[in-house]
Amino acid sequence: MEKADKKADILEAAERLFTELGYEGTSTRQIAKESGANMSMINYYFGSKEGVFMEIMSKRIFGFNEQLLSISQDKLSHMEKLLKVVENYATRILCNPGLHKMMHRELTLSQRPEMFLKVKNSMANNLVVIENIIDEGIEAGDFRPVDVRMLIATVMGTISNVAISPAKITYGTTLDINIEEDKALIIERLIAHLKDLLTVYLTPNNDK
Amino acid sequence: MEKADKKADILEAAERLFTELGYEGTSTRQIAKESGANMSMINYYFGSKEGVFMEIMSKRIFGFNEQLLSISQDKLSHMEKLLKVVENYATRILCNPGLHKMMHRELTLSQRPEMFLKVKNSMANNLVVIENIIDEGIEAGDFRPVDVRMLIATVMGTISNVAISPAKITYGTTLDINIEEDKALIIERLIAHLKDLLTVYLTPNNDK
DNA sequence: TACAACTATTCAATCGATTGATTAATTTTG
DNA sequence: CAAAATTAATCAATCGATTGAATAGTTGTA
Repeated sequence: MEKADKKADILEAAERLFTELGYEGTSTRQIAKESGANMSMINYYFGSKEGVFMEIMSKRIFGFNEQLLSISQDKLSHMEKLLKVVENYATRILCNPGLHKMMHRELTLSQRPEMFLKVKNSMANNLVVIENIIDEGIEAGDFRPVDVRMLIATVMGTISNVAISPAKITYGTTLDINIEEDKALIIERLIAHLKDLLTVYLTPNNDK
Repeated sequence: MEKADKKADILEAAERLFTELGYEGTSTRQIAKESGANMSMINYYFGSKEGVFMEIMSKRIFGFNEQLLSISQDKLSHMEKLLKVVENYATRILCNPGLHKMMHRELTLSQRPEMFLKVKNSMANNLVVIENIIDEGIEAGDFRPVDVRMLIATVMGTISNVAISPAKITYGTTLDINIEEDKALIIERLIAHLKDLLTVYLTPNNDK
């Protein structure tokens, strides 16, 4: 027999609707209808529509930093650390591009300052960890001296770009991001590209 | 005496509000109030709220392709062409990051299919032009063979990333994207980074 | 065990406010 | 005067939220 968990049902439906229609574009009535719950359940469990949004974000954000920190403390070379971080980051985002779209979208709004700060801070933490890895690599002479923050923008921007508009990669081909096999291929290609890019770009030029 | 152009006032106010609050988050009453026009003027001139949105997009999109095509036909080396395109693209987007945010935001929604297609097609055209430049460079042996589409995602993603979250670059410094001088510095840094990245990444490795 | 007290969950109905849009009347302009 | 531009007033629809009541499940008590 099915475990009726309205709370989870609401979160699931809300995440899907927020992803498709945006926060403002989604009504609490839609969430209720799609989740099979009564409208009041939304306020009963989460206090408000914004409460639902916050809950979704909180659940997703949590865990991001730990994984990252763990890698940064591994016994690996600077390049290995960096590539591992990038691989994890890319995989995580590409596996749930809809959510990433939503976060991106709602975060470019000046609205919802509380959540805005929460996510911003979480992201800032991630940035610092990655920045440190590259800085250490440069100091150790393993990497060329580069504009570290711009390079991070490049890595994150590439991943984000592929997640948000995969058509840039697939158009004119038979690839379809909605097919699991193709999606895996694209993720693989993205990671391979970033590894190649970072390796070529950061490896010191010995013959000059 | 001032030329009273309500139509232009409405467009101006709407673009600012859409940028700050999103399409769904902006009401026609706000647009009217901010532009100093009566609510009915919106429907009188543009038919509907969506009409206003479309008008804004149309005006902005137009002109993008021409500039690009013009460069691609210049008498330049492949690398010079590519760098010029990137510089133009970065400057254009960074000079109006709010608009870019809005386009990004509303385009990741499954809503408004008509505008969606319009912008998508315009962007697809831009992609093809850039792809051709790189392809020709590779064929001519001026560039290393790389994953061209992923590289384009990297370039566009970097620019987009800096435009959308400049704090990634400025945090912990005295730089402020809202100050014109700093903004110019950041644009300069972005372009320099991309030029360095592309040069290092695409230049064939001669010693192997 | 049995019955009362209590808590958590669910519901239909409805709140006042706001939404995008339209109307009909008025003013401005040429 | 006639057309274009502008206005206030109003439309039905929908918004997020709340209400008070009903139901189900748990706990306390004797």
